[in-house]
Amino acid sequence: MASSASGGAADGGGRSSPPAAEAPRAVVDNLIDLRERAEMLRNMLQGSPTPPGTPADAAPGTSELIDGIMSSLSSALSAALDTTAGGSHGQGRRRRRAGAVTGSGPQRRSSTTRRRSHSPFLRTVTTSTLDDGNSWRKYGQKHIQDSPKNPRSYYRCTHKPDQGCKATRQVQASDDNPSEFVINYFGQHTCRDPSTIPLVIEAAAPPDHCANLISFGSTMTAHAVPPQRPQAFDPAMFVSRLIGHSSSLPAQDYYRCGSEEVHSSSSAPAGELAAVVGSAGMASSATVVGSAPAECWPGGTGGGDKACGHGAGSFPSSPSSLGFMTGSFGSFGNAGEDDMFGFDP
DNA sequence: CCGATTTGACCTAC
DNA sequence: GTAGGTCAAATCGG
Repeated sequence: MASSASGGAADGGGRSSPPAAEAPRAVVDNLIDLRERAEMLRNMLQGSPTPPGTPADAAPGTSELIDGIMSSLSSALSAALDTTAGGSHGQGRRRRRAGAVTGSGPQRRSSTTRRRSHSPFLRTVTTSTLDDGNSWRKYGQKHIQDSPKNPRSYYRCTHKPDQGCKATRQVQASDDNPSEFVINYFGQHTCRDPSTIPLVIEAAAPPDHCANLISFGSTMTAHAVPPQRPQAFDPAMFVSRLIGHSSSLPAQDYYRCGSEEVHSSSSAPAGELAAVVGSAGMASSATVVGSAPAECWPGGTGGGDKACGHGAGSFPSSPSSLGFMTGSFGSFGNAGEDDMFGFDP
C-alpha cells in the first residue's frame, strides 16, 4: 500500500553529544543521593503517622518498600562503582565520527539519525500496562536481528515538536514470553505537559521536618488521590517517573521491593548498572531494570497520562495514576543538570 | 479536520 | 554491507 516516496527534506532536530566520560560519576552521585533520600523517607515515615492520602493498609508495607529501594540502590551503586572503576566497556562502543557529508540531492537528511551506542537509561520488562504515565508517539517500527519475531517499536515524547523533549523509548515483545514487553528508555523528559504538571501540596499535618505531599498525574488535586479502581502497581511507571522526573507512587496500592538483582539480559552490556524492583502479590508482574550507563541526561519535568497505542501488540492505555511521596525532597526544586529529580513545578 | 499510526526509505554506526 | 534508528508521506480513526 502506501508507496510513500519518502524524500522530503527533513530538518533535523536533536543532536546531542553527551559527555560520556562524566556520566558514570553523575550516576553514582545520583544513586548516593537517592539512597540518602530513601533513608530520610524511611526515618520520616517511621516517626510520623500515616501520611494523608495513604490507605491504612499501605503503611505496613511502606518501610519494606523503602528497604527494598535502598537495597536496590545499594546494589546499583556498587555496580555503578564497579563500572566506573573498571572503565567503560560493554556499551562503550567506539563511536565513529559523524563527519558524514553526503552532498547530493535535495533529499539528504541532516545527521539526526544516529545509532545508539549506549545502553538505555532505563530498561523495564513488564507484562502489564505499558503506560508509564508519559505520553508517547510512535514514530517507527522495525524488525531487528535479535528477535525477528517481534518487531521493535520506537516511541518519542509527544512533546518533542513543541518542547523539544528528547525522551524516547523502545518497546519490544519478549522472545521468551510474548506477553512480556521489554521497554528501553532513552533520554529524559524535558517537557511539561500542561495537563499533568505535578502539584506540590503541603501535607495537612507535616511532621517535624518538612514533609511535602507531591501528587502527580492529572489535573486533579492531591485530595482526589483515590482513583476509581485499584490499579496494579507498575514498577516501570514508578521507576520511569522516579528517574524521569515526575515520581509516582500509587497511593492506593501497597507494594514492596522484594528482590534485587542485576538483570543481565542478553542484550544488556556487561557492566551495566541495573536495579530490579519487583512487585509482589500483584496481579501483574513486572521487572524494572534501571540502567544509567554512559550518559546522564539533563533533568526536566513533565509527564503526561496518555499512552500511545501499539507496536508489537496492542498496548492498552490506562488512566493516569496518582501518587504521593513524602519526605524532604528538597532537591526536587532545583533542576540541576545532573539531578535526576529535576522537579520544576 | 486534525492528530496518531503505518511503513518504506533514508541515514549512520559498526 | 548490514543493522539499527529516524524521517515523513500516506493512511487511519475520532
